[in-house]
Amino acid sequence: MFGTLSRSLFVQSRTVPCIMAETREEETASAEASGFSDLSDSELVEFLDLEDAKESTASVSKPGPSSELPGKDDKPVSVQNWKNGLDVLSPMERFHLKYLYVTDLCTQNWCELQMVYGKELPGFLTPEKAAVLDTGASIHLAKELELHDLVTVPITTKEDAWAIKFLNILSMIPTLQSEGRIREFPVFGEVEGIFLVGVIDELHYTSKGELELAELKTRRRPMLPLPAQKKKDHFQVSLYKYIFDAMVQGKVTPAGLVHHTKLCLDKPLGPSVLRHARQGGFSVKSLSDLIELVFLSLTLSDLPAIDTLRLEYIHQETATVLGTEIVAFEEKEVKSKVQHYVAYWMGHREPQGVDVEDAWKCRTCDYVDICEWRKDRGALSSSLEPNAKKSK
DNA sequence: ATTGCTGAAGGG
Repeated sequence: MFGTLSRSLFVQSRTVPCIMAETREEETASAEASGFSDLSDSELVEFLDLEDAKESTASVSKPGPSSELPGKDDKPVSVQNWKNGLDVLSPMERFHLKYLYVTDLCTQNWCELQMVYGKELPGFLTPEKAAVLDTGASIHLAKELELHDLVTVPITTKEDAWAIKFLNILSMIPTLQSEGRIREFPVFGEVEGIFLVGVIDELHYTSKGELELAELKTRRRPMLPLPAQKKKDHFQVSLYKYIFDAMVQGKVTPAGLVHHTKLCLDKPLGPSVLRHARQGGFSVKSLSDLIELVFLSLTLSDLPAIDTLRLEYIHQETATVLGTEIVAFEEKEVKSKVQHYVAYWMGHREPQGVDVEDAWKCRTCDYVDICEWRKDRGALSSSLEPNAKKSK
């Protein structure tokens, strides 16, 4: 009832193998653990796919009927190219994704092409930018630790990872209802045909008894964000509300969750996950037990929809509050934005770079040198220069 | 394996 466990949140340790020695052993011992070696394999395959596709488009210029599809060529390698070709795979398939993160759509809101380059070249960041992100992350972690402890749970499968997420939800809902505040609440659900996964920074009840979402943004420089940054942040918290509301209203069903995530309900949970479930007072044997329990807890705990969306900007170095905003939730606007972004992910349209008036974003973009959008725009730039603007 | 797979957010 008041033990440390009820105030603890679990973190999975698969991607942080240095925290516990036992985790390292489990990872190397288990062939299906998705460690770093698996990741590099997948990146290599992706790279080869892209090369294949480039070759297949280049082969169109060969002598013969040039209007023919590349795959019409009688070489078997071309059949292979057609099967793997970029033009028949949606970005979701090409990147081997079953769902997206809320922040994927937010980066897409900032610059769609930058988000694509980020997926193609993961971990490609300048050290300066990485340092700012690290500072932000540790400030968030410090705030989280003010509210609860973190317990590291070793895992090996994605089913374990989701089970940890579910156990956290099961412990956080009662905490929110009794103590009025939680941090890092996981959310997931379908929006406009795509499944989104994210984490709400903070939820609390106000003195008026309203449920408020609070998103902290830390900033390198002691200045308020530009409108473009605010727009992105507004979109982020709006997505959280959209998904959270759907969850507590029972619109995110166990069946829908399993359908999108392709979780194996009959895969046995890892011993450490089962141990922590038992210690947390949850008598679950399987993942499907856990999912049903989460669904019931979400829908039967008298959780309201989120009433207010609050953004707070603070200076990283001095912790000075730079500003606070209350965001108006515009459901139709959120939906139509998501529809537009999803159209890219489903392969219904090509990715776009920023509009000319947002070209200043390129100044701090890590992909500025390879960006195709900028190259294309450069060819037109003479007619688009501000001083070339004529009477219209 | 004719193959599989995901801590999310971190800031501009």
